[in-house]
Amino acid sequence: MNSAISSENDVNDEDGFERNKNTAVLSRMALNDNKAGMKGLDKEKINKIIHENSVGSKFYENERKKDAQVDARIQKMLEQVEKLTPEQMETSLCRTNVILKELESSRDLSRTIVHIDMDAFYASVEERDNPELKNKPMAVGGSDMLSTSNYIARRYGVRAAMPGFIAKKLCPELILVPLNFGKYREVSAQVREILAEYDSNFSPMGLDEAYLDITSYLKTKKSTSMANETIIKTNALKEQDEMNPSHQSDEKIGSGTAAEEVVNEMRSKIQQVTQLTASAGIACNTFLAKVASDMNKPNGQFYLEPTRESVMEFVKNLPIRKVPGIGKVTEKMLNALGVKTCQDIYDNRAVLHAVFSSVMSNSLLRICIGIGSTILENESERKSISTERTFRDISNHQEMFQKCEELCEALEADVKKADVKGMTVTLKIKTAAFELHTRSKTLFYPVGCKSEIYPVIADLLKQELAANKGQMKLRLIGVGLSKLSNAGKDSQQKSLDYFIQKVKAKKKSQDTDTLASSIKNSEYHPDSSLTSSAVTSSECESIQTTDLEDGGQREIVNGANASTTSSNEEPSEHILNPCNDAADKEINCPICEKEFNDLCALNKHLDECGITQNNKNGYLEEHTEIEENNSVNNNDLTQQITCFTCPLCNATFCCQDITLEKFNTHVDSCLNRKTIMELVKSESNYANSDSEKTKTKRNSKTSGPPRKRQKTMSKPSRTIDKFFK
DNA sequence: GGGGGAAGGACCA
DNA sequence: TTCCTGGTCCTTCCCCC
Repeated sequence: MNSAISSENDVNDEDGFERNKNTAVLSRMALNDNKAGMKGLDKEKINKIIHENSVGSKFYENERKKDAQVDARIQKMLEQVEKLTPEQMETSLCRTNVILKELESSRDLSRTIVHIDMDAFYASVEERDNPELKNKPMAVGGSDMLSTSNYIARRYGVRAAMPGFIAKKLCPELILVPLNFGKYREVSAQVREILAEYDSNFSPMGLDEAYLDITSYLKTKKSTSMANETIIKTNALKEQDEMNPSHQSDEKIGSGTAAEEVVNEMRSKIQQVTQLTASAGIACNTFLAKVASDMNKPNGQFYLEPTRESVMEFVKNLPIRKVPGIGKVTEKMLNALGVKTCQDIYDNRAVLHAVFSSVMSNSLLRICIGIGSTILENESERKSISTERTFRDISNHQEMFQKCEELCEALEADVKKADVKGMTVTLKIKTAAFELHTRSKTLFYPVGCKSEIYPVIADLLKQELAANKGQMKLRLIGVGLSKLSNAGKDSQQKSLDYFIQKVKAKKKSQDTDTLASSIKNSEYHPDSSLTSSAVTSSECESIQTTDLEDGGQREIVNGANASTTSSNEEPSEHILNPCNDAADKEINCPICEKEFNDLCALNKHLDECGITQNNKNGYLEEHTEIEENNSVNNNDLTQQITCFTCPLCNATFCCQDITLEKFNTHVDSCLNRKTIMELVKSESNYANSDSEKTKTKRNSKTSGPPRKRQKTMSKPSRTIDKFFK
């Protein structure tokens, strides 16, 4: 087995690092020339420039840390390998052979999959619209980050995902063009229109890539062609027919030539319409088509014959980094095991199977024999939605909460556009040292409005600040939602309905007095992750002035001001207390609107709602929908409006008998000034079989400062599997 | 031990 | 001086039953 961590420039132990830290180029920061137009570059020179302009920066230090973590993982992995007994290796080998046999039997060579990839898409669009840029090194993006570069710039080592200032060092004459997504979307739509002619179910991957399955198209083309041929044949002499070998081209329709012709035609059409070139790969599955599309870039295509022999030959010497899903970390880990090509995967399959997860191991086995997915995913339902911003480092809490608020506003807009809602709210932060953290909270119902999201985000940020004793410098904040559902009426209706149904169901099975007593006696947990507790400005102050554990007193730019100046006290408290924020916003409530998520704010709102009596009908209309126990005729709106039941105590009211003010008083007494979340928590004490109980308890336990996760050697994380499923 | 939430990380365009 | 944004998937840890 190859020695681990032997990459040319990396240093693995502390001593090694100290010795080399001014000269070593981190592999994870080195030029990735795995991109078209970047072959034969002077990597050493380019890496030197990258290194010189990065070393010592916070970003570099963080990369170094991450690199060390990967090295540690590799070290553990190798120790694991060392310990493998011959018996274990034998077993592992047997298992992989069984898997390979199964995979082989499932090999599908019948589909013709095309991967279309626009060449240097954004850059080409800009060049097309501004011909002056042609023949000059140019890149699209800003000084912070490039999205892509043209092929001339690539000769200097300038590529996507490179910060602009480093690109400028590599190529001082580089022209930077700002992004113009509107334009790229337009061109992308034109391309998609063409692709749809060949496969209406094609699968777009971003703006500049797509997979198509042209098997049906080829078949149709073949039968059309055959029909034409029949007409020709009837008109021609049989002898002539036999003597004319060109008729044998029929046999090729549906095979290489026909597919190649079709893809050629497709690319020509794209060029005609957009004046841009595209490259393509034609193979029997998405994995091979994707790799193939890179073979003759730019403006070229590669056809891989659908035979086992051709496929095996194709993958044999394929560098693992060319495989979609294998990034710099996985590559480094595999390299440490002596695996550089797909053939190496096959040769080392027993070890790989022993040290990697089954998901990873199986994916590697599929790769090494060239098996991939033949099913194109249609635009699948999105799973999450988020927005984030990078800014200059900030340490002022008020600014942080302000940013969160702005982001929640932006998220709300996106969420509305996407017509979704989410159960899990996630706060993402990147510290000034580039450390990335996420904190999330799963609610009991989907949310989508700023007034619903922000209190949760503020709570998460507040907890994070508390965990860090107020000493945080952030360079990025992101907010997001996951566990999405459509924001249609049904899900909108869920919020209070959910609780009401739960409480009612519980009440049916529990003694009412016992439940009421439980509510009354339940303890209020201000730190619960499910309640929106506030940090007072004085707490905030104490947090901010605390020394750091690492001994140094980190620079606090505005920290002291944020907590001590009178001008900051009010906004600070406002921002730190989600209740405050929520209460004065238009939040959907059980009385006047369809949903409500922050229950602290709900309480406040109920006070206001009671005063605003003209909401009465609104409440009743909504409430009748969620009240299923009322004996009303669902077809009779008048009847629906007349009767409803308190979700907490089952008391029935008629709209003639109660005003919202009265109702509010009633709810206040029912809730006992606690949140519904607390109610559910208390309720959970009675319902051992209730799965939500688990959720509530768990959440309350995991509230407060997030637990420290133990850093352990883990098997590499793999998104790789999705390419081979 | 399994289920599920939280958190972190790899990877992609 | 300066290293993005938005998304998916996988894994581990931990709690609870």
